[in-house]
Amino acid sequence: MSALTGRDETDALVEVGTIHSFCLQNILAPNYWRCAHLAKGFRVLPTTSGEYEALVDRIRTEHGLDRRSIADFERLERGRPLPEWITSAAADAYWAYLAANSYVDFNDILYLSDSILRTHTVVSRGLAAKYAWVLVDEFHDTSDHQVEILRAIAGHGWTRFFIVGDPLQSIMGFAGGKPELMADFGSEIQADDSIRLTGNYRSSSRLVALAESIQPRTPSMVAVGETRCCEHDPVWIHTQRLTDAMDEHFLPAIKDNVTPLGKCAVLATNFFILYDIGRHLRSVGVPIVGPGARPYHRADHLIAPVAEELATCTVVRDAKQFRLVRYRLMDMVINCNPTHAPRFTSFESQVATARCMRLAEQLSADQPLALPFLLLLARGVATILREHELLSEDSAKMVAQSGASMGEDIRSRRDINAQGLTTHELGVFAHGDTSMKLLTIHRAKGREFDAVAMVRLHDGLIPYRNPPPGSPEEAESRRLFYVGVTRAKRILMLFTDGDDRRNVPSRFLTECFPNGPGAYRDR
DNA sequence: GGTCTCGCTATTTTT
DNA sequence: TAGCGAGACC
Repeated sequence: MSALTGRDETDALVEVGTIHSFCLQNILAPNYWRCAHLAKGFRVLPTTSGEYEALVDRIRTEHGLDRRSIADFERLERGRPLPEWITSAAADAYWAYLAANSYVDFNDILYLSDSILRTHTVVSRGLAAKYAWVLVDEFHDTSDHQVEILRAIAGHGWTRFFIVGDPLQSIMGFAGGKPELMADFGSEIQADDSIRLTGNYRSSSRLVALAESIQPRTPSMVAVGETRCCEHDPVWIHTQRLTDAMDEHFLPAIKDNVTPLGKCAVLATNFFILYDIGRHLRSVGVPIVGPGARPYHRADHLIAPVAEELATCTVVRDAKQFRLVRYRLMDMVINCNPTHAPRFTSFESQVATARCMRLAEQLSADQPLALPFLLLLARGVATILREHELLSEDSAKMVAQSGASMGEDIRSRRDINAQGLTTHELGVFAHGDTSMKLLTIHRAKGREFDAVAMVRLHDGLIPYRNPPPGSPEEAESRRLFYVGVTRAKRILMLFTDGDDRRNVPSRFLTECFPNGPGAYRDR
């Protein structure tokens, strides 16, 4: 059955998602009308959309705010103190725009879900009745609102919880994450907390030794997985230029150890560093996924994720691919109108998915180039979804239009040969199984790679802005460093670069390597 | 004075 | 990647 429909039996039994998507689907979508300002429905306004950027820009100009306020708008949350660079008049203008256009932002998703549960017990009762079990992973990164939402469900006593987390890996303090909530919530639900995980199934014993030297545990962590005997020493290398770290050290090490590129990652504290590396790696012919890899930058092209997935269909056609296309189509439909999301397990949607895949196959056969493919695909997908009544007339127009604007975006990129870009390449962005991964350390959370390079490990970046020793800021940065190090299964290379006086090696690095650059030996 | 290019700099996430 | 300011050029 699953081979035919792309569904598997667990679909009906288990729902998997982020807390944001859980709240959106289970709380906000069915109950938005309980919020006075959303009587007519709502849409999510992503911070990556052009409309959001224009809004923030307009308010900033009108209220004469500092440039630093741009980033602060993402931190703006109802019922919380205002971020440093935003005035209350500016905040009101921002919320007035959201209300006037029936928008919710990312913070609203949690805030409104929390307040709906607070004021309408019937909603939390429904959730408690629906879910026999809730498993929360990475609990150490939950925030107050998130725990309030879980608490509302737990309060009915019908749902059982399984919570997993490691306070030593809590790195989301800036977003309201509080590691102590794990113990608090655990005792409220009278959790059995006797299970301690000490076996590390991921990393070699040398890597585990390094991790223990950054943050010792009691009882200590022990390498027990199949990589435990790997004899590759973690190493600190200093290079003149950032790119030398790749050319002269990381790429050769990967080659020598016959590690597939798809299982290797470069981690940095922020995106800008990754852009530099990404551009360089592309120029030397290394395929990458990460910042700068996609030839268009805006996430508000409705069709983008669908187009990537459908471009892949021209090569891969199996049940898994069918499912992925269906998910992307569902996301797109929800983006158009979250309050009237159709059931995507329905027969109609399955037929629509199959038709979209067939369309992509036919288009790419006639048209191997990405730009014309995109244009025709967006129009075709919009028509198909319209015919199956999965999109309204207006939404269908938006989808068709997004193919053109995505094409414009690709054309505007100077470092990409837009005319030569193929449909096949478009698919590679969605399925970078064979490409090297470029990630911020935050994004690498919960993932693992055979080989990891951590770059620009300088004081000022990690920890950020040199916090005093022993401060909470330094402690969170230490955990971030720890998270990065523990992503590696076999090979870990830690890099510093430059000879500028500003490029001081991270204090965490000099702690582990008191003799300076070289191999790490367990002491 | 208008236009262009170069170099510098920027935390981290969530549909 | 992208926005900004400084300096070059017409």
